[in-house]
Amino acid sequence: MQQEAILQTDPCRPATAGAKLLDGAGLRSTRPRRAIADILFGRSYYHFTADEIFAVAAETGQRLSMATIYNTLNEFAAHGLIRRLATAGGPAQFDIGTGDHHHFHVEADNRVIDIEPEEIAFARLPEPPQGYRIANIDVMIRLEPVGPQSTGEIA
Amino acid sequence: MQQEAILQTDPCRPATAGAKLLDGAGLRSTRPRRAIADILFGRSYYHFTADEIFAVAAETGQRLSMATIYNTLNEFAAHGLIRRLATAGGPAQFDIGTGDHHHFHVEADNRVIDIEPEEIAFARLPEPPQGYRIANIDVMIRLEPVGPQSTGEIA
DNA sequence: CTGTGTGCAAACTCTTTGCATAAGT
DNA sequence: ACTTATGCAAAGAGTTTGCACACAG
Repeated sequence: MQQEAILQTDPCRPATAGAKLLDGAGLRSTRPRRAIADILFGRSYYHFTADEIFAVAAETGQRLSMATIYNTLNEFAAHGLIRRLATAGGPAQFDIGTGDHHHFHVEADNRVIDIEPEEIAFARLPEPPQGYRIANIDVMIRLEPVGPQSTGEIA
Repeated sequence: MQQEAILQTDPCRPATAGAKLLDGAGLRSTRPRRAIADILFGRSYYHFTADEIFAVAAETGQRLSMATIYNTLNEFAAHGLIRRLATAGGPAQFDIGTGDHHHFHVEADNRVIDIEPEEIAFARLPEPPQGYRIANIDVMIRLEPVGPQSTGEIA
């Protein structure tokens, strides 16, 4: 949560990293979109909630409405720039990259930690049902703390 | 969506499959809980939304309130009988079994298809971060129809 | 200048909670 | 009889939508 937030998303700054992505996706390069794209792709983070986008943007002086953030994230997702992670209960998480993507998930904190693709390899995979092909594979490794066995599943 | 719904969940019927599970989990055996447990474990389905529970229960004459269904499902999850699947956007899906569980996911329909555990094997897995251990591993294989290659994911 | 994106606020869906009643042991 | 669960309805969180204004090309 201590991102420096020194993004170059000022409207006068013409060619941010995000601007290129917008261009490549055929999306009009607007200030909010550039801000969001820069946050998504200019950082070392790989997953965000809409709320986090809002907070990071706010730190750079970009005041975006949640509606715009959600609209933009959905638009990005529709154009294949990002993807929605499914997290139970909490707010939706968005994730950059459309290839195989693996995560640790700490349920207690609803926190997601990225796993590098090469860290996971399969010895065996099922065939997809007829009429479908595999778009990608997400591995979610759920973690629990070792020390205090807080998850009182012993009843 | 054409489950026969001929569950034996009448209050006079003492020992349903669900009743045993409730007993094993130390949960008081009430009629709604038995109905839900029977639906969850007495069928060939492995994942449900709260709404589907409501519908299936209704077919057997069990009229449960959504509040009770959610409460019960959460309770079951807390006791390790079921687990919440994370599906983006749609309603929460619950899934029986607490071991490793793998799924195909058809995004278009928000449909989840179970994969038998033995269908997937790993050649390589990452180590969990310090202080955590792996609780379980979920593999989500996202499917897309073969005909229209919509998601041009060449990478 | 024209069309699209933005932002506010309200609507909407899904889920949880409070409290009186009913059911279980 | 006492404790705990249920059900209704209302609250709550997260996300989407409608419409007037502003911005991009």
